[in-house]
Amino acid sequence: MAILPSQSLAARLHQHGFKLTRARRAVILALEEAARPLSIADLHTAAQAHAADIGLVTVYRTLEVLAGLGLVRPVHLLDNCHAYALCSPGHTHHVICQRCNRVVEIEGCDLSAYLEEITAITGYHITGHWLEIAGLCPECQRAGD
Amino acid sequence: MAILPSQSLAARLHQHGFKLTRARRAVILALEEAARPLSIADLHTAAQAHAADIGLVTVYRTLEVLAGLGLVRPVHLLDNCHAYALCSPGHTHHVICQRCNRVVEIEGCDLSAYLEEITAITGYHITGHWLEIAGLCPECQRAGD
DNA sequence: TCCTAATTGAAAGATTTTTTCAGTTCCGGG
DNA sequence: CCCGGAACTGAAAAAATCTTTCAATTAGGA
Repeated sequence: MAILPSQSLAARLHQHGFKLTRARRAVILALEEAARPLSIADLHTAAQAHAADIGLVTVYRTLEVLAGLGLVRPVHLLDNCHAYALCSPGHTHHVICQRCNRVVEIEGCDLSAYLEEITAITGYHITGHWLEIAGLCPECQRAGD
Repeated sequence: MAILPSQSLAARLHQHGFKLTRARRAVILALEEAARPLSIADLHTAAQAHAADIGLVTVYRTLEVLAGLGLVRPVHLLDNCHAYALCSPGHTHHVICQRCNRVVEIEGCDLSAYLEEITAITGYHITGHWLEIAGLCPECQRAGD
């Protein structure tokens, strides 16, 4: 069973002049399989399934590259302050299940009315925002608490 | 929605049965004076203006107490992941100036329509959200970029 | 004022992140 | 298909960050 990283991810890496190495493939695959935020340590473990000898340092460096390209995003919700999740290019938000950590990505948020109100009140010129949403995914709702 | 006035954290601490020590007073004063998120190290330095021999460990412990009471909140600005800022009890958001780091606190956000939309799309039962807004404060707009 | 438990700073310990470096791998050009 | 060289890698060491431990001190009620 050879899972390959999504073409767009590999392509984007290559577009920016980065090499698509065995170690980077392992990190990307691990993130895609997890479909939830992973701590650096967990990601390291998960990546070892694809490249047994990958070093922790390489996980740090790969995340740095991916985050720089906007392909990965640090997720700060709850107590796991240094987790990372894949994200689509463009503006999206993460909805995170607080029980199983599963993540759904939402795009096309329309906060403009809210942000205009904030501009009116504070006088700030708003340039960006960061929103994370916590809840229970359908499965965990059924599973009870 | 309103801008909240700063409050006397010392009084609130005491209300919850914690001792109001010299070290804690120093940390609280430093946070009130800064009016922006401070890293632990910066907070330690700032607190030393009020209690010259305060230890870094005590800063950690004081933040733990204050965060537990919801009087202080970790702020995860992109490059300063472990900063802390005062916050009022209840549900508020921070608007952060990306040039000078000044923070304005906003309460009474109305994202309910947006959150209902997300519930409809994802099936998640939304329990909470966490929003940070970045921009330029009025002064920094005037100062140019 | 006195008493007690909470709190403190320093030091040691643990963990996390970054730097360094010599060897390896990717990949475009022959 | 195979070179060559820059990008990349893992390991080790170093640095930074955070936590634990403990004896001494302090806040605040009696």
